[in-house]
Amino acid sequence: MRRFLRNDGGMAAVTMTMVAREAGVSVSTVSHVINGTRPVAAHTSRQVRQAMERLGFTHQPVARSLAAGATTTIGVAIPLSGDPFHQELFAGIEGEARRQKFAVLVSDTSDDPERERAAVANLVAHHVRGMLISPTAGWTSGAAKVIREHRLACVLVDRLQRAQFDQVGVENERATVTLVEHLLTKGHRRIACMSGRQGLSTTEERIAGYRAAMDAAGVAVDESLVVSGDSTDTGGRRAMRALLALPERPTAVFIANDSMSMGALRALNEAGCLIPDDIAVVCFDDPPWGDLCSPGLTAIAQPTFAMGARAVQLLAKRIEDPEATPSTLRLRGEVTHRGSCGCRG
Amino acid sequence: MRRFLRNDGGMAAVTMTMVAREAGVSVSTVSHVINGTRPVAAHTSRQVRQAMERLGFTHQPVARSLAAGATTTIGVAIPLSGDPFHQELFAGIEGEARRQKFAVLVSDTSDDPERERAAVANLVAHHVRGMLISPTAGWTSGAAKVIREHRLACVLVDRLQRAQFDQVGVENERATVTLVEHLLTKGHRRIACMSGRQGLSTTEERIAGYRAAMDAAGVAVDESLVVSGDSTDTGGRRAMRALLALPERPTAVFIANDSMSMGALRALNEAGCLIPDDIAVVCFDDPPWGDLCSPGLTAIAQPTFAMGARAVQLLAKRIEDPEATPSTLRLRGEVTHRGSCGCRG
DNA sequence: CTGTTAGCGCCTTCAA
DNA sequence: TTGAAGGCGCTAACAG
Repeated sequence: MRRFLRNDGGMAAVTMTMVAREAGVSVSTVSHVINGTRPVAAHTSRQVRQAMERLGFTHQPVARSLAAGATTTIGVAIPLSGDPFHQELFAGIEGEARRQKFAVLVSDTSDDPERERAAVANLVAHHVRGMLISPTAGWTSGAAKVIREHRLACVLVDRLQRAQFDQVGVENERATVTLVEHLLTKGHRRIACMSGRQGLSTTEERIAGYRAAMDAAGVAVDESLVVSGDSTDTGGRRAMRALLALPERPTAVFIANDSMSMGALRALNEAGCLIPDDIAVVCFDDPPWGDLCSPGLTAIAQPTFAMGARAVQLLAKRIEDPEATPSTLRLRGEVTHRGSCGCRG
Repeated sequence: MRRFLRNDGGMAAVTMTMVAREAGVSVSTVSHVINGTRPVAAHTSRQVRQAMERLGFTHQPVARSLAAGATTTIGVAIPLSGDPFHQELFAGIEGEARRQKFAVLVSDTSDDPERERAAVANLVAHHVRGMLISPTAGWTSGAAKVIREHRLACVLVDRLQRAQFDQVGVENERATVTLVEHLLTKGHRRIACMSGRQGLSTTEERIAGYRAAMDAAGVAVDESLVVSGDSTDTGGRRAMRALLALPERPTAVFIANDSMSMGALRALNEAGCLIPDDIAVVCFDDPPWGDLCSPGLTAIAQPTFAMGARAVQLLAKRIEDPEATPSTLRLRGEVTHRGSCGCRG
């Protein structure tokens, strides 16, 4: 009969029991020395530490977790496929987690509510101490429920919700206003807005920013210029084609994320449109290649890496004090002027 | 006194004991039903399954791991900072791991041997069932040792070593030859080679490919044209500046990865060099933005995502049969012709 | 085919 | 200031 698991052959690990024997004390003393959970005589403590040193003791998180009822692992549930944004976000998370001595368990959501629910359930099963999540449009009825049921420490990243959880994102509306205002200042009136996936808070906030700027300038929004690129590369291409097929083309376009801007630029190239002469382009997210295309892309640079790090910090606080009132952090994006807006970067 | 861990407040989980009681059988029977580790009467089995269903039982991997002496988690130790390559690789890994029911624990190596050793040790402490690693230049004396000591199942990704472990990478030399041959065919003779970080196997193999192609064409290599960009963005920029500062500039350059090509293109732009007229460019890795810069980048597209997936498959096999002889998988890269080589893409 | 039992390594209450 | 002992939830001998 096939054995279940059982990872034989690995070097036998040094356990607390061995350390206790070596130091001539009890296991409980060793445990308390390690965790500082009760006063130990300086003398004894030293003995134990030396024994640990000699034997090369390292903790076994799984045993500790079982006994303590909680791990030192945090879960991360985000879409992993493709866009530079989430990838950099993840790098930020991992770095700060390491600093805080958390292990990181990842589960891709593919930006799909059902997958997201499964991902969260999986993380819960692994007894993660808390989790970071970049919620999908349909998370409320799935993942959110699971999290609440388990009273899991949780921080929302990027896509914020109604302040029920800790969360960290950027000032989407404000940044978008700045960008669209810039286009208006340069005389554009037919400004298109290529928004992201329906239902994401970032999508809504960026659209709101677009409308606010247009309103403030007294320019009526032509609704045929407000299209969705579904937050993806291919979606952006499709959306841009649609805009170009309009009887009266826009003279400028605001694109709500990096993936879509890739697709949009492709469509523009295919159509032989010149940027910024035929159409000016600005976008949210400053992708790494933003200065390599010509003209360079005028964009909002998000502090993506920092966002990941701050999220972990919020989570650590939440774990420390589960009763604290949830806080929302809005980081500021920064405009990078290059040539695509017509500024000659 | 502060309590250690203890994650109170979470909903009490359904345990196997509860299922056993509900089904009127013993825990061991429940365990065997779940794991299929011994024959169970169809009748009993059904009882158990129904009980699980009613109670909403879910496994507790940490308890299972402690008892079984091994987890169902695999560790991933790769550099996470920046380059699209490792990010896509990771996406490939995560996807296949999910399919195989592995949880994924990540630890950034930052491409630094010491960090890498720490990352591996950390994964070992978490009792990962096996790990995937994209080894740094100095891994032999650090991480490799730890892995051997613990007899850990391990698959090397991208940067291959001397067949002591299972490994999967691409045909670096062959692909590079193709690319450089292409430049030679177009009449270039002063072809520069911007290589990656010293000591990485990919670096060596790509340099070897460059030399092989030059040799085959009977062109002597001008050693001043073989420079290192340290595999990074900034390194690539520096290296390209150096090439441009040469008394006799190269007429073409082969760049050994995507990050460096970003830096190199920047340097080229700054210097006002026209591609491909002043200098033709080809590179290893086909970055997502390869068709957005103008002219588009002629490049080797690696099957990065697939590489991650295959690595997980190899690992699964290795875990299944620890004694099998290690296998090496070489995936094929594909040339994408665009304008930067002078082909008018 | 199934139940009983002994741990896995660690944390923590209770006694001393 | 310390030790002894029980238990976290699960797996896997060992007996029926």
